[in-house]
Amino acid sequence: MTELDERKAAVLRAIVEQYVDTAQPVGSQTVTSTTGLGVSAATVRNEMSLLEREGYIAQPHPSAGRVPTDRGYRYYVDHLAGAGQLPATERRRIVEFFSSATLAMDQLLAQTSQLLAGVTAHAAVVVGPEAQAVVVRAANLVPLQPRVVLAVVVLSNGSVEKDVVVFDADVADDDVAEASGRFARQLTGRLLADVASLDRDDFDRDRPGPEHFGPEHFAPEGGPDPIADIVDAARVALQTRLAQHQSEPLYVGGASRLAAEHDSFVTTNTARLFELLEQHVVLASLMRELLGPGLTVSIGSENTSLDLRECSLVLAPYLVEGELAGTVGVLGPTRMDYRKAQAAVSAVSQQLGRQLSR
Amino acid sequence: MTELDERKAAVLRAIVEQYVDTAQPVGSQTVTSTTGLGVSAATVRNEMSLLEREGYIAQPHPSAGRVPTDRGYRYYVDHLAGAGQLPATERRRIVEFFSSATLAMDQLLAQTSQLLAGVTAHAAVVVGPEAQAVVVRAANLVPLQPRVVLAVVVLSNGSVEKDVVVFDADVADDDVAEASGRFARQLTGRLLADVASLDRDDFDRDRPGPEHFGPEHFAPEGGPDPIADIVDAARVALQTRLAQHQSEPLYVGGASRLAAEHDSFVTTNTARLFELLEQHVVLASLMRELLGPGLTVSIGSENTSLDLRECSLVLAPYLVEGELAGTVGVLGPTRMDYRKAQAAVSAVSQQLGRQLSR
DNA sequence: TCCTGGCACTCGGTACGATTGAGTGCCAAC
DNA sequence: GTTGGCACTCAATCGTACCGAGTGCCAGGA
Repeated sequence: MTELDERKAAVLRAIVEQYVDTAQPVGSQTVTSTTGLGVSAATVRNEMSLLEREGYIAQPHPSAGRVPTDRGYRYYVDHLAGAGQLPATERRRIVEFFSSATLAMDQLLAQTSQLLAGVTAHAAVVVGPEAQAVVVRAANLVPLQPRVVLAVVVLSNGSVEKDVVVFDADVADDDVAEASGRFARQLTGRLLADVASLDRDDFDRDRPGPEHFGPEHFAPEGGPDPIADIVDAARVALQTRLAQHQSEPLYVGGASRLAAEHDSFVTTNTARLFELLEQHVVLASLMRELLGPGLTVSIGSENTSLDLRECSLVLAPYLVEGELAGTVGVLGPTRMDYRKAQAAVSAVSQQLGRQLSR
Repeated sequence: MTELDERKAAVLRAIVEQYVDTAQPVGSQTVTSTTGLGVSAATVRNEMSLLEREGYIAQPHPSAGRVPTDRGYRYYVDHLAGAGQLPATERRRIVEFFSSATLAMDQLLAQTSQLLAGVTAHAAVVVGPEAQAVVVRAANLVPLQPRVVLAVVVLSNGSVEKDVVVFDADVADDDVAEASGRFARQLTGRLLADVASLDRDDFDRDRPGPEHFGPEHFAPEGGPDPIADIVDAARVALQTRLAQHQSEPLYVGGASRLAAEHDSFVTTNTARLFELLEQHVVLASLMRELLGPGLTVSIGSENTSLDLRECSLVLAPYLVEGELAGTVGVLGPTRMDYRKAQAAVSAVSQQLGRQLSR
C-alpha cells in the first residue's frame, strides 16, 4: 500500500502505542497531548478520519476513540516500530542465560522458551533444529526386568531417546549384553535420518562382521537367532520414537501468560488457545508456513487459524553455522508491544544460534 | 458434626447435584420436582432454612436459590456421594490404556495424568514413586564434541538421566571411553539414593580394582589422573540432576481444562492457578500434606493455598507391591462432580498400582 | 407435632428513559 | 491547510418501574 505521510504516520504511531499501553480507545485529545506535533485536536481528527477510511484504525462504537486494526498494526510494524532496543536489564538477562548455559539441546531449547516468555511476558515457542543431520553417538540395551529391556540411544545433539521393549519370554542378561553390543554397532555413527528408514536387512548387509570390538558370535546357521530378535525388536521400537524426534522438537514456555491476557480475549476462547499450544504438530506447521528469512510478524487476521485471529506471532529463525536451524517466537494478543517483542525475539534467536554454533 | 436427618440429607444431595449440573442456584421448587420425596416446596424451604443456618448451603443473594457451601460439599462427599461407578466406556478406556501401556516410568506417569484429565475433564496430577529404591542399571559417558561429554545414566525404573559436562580443554575420545568404563563400574548397581550422596573417596575406597571387565589402567602414581577427572566431573554433574530426579517426579495433564472452567472462577485469578501448576515443588508439597491412606478430598477453603480456595482436589495414593508409592489426583472447581472424580481417581490409582507392580 | 397452602416480602434481572460526557464530523473563519 | 466552534452520536451511568423467582412466616389441617 501507499505510504502514509509523516503526520498520519505520527498519529497512527501514537494511537498504536497509546492503545498498547492503556487498552483504551484513543481519542484525538489524547493524541495531541501525548505527541509533540504542534497541531490541534481538530486536525488530528481529520487525519484520523482518513486513517479510518483507509482501514488503519477503527472505532469500537461511533462515539469512542480509535483502535488500531490489524492493518494498522501491520503498518506500525513495517514502518514505524523501527529496531527497538531491549532495556539493559533484560538484554543482560538473555546474555547471562546463554553464557552460563551448558545444556543438551532439548534442555537448552526448553529453557530458552521460558526465558523468552519471561522477558516478553507472553507465551514463547522454540522449534529445534531438524534432526536430519543428527548422528547416533551411542546405543545400548539395558535389562530392566526379566522380560523388559530398555533401548537407549544417545544422539550427537545431546538428546537421549529410549523405549521400553517387552518380550513374551524371559531374556537372559547375557543375551541382552550381547545384543546390546550388536545394537550399538548397528546404530552408532549412523545418521538419524538413515536409522529411521532402515530395516533388518540393511544392517546385515552393511555391516556383515565385527568391526570395532572383539570377536562376536553370530548365530552360525540361518535358524532363529535370539540375539538378533532382541536387536530387531529394540530397533523397531526405537525407530518409531526416533521418527518423532526427527519431526518436530517444539517447546512452549509461559503458556500461562495467555490466561493473564484473557481480559482482552473476549471473543475467542482461551481454552482453545491452550489446546492449540498443546498440539505441537499444528503449531509447528503453522510456524513453518509463516517463517521467512528474518523477523516475521503475523498479526491477528493474518493468521490462518481462527483461534489466532486475536493473537499475533513474532517469529525469527536462528542460524547454526550459517544454516537455518530453527525458530523462536512469541505468541501474544494483537495488542502487544511489538517493538519489545521483536527486540527480544531477535536477541534470543541470535544468541541461541551463536550458542548452538559453538 | 452431627449427622443430618434423612430428609435434610436428601435435600442437600439434590442441591449439590443440581448445582453441579446447572451452575445455577437451586430453589425449593427445583428440589421438589427433581427428587422423589413426597413433600411440598414449603417443607423443603423449611429444611433449606435449617441447612443454611447450619452452614451447609448459602444464598448468593437474598432472593436466589441455594448454593452448596464448602461444608455442604464436604458433607456430600463424606455421607452422600457413596461409591460412584464410572460409566462403562470410561472404565474401559482406563483399563485399555493400562493393558496396552508398555512404557518407562516417566512416560507412563505423564500419559496417566493425561488419561485422568481426559476422563474427568479436569486437570490431573500424578506424583511418581519416590526414587529411593531405584538402582542405576547402566552408566555411560559419550563424547559429543571435543570438549563436551554427555553423562548418561539408566535407572531401573526406566528413566534416563543425562547431563552435559564441559571441559576446559579437549579430551580424547579414547580417554572418554576409558572414563566411561570406570564411570559405569562406579555407578552401576548402586542405589540412586547412595549415588547422590557419595563423593570421590567413597568410590575409590569401595571399588579399588577392576572387577567386571578386562584389566584397566589406573594412573599408577598419585599425580593428576585425567581419566579420574573426567569421571569425577561427570559424576558431580549427574549428582545434582539425580537429586532432582529423586525429589518430586510430578506430571500435570490437561491443565488447559482450568481455562475452560474459568467462568466459575470469577474471584480467583486463573493465571495464578496456572503458575501453581507449573511450580511442581509447591504442588507436590501441598499434595503430600493432604495425602491420607485412601481417597482424600480437599474442598475449597480447606485448602491452605489461597489460590485454591475455589478449587477442590481429589487425591488417592497408589500402591506398588503393597507399598505406598505415589499419588494421583484431580484438580477442579469446587463445583465438581465428586462422584465421578472419586471413581476415576480411584480406578486410575488402582490400575496404575497394579501396572507398576508387574 | 408435623406438613401444607397461601401470602407478603425481598431482591436480582430486565426494560425504559433521562442524563452525562467523550469523541466525532462538519463548517465557517483565519 | 489549519483551527475553533458547534451540533450530533452513542456508550455508560443512574433512577424508576416491573416482573418473577424464591423465601419466610403463618394459620389451618392431618
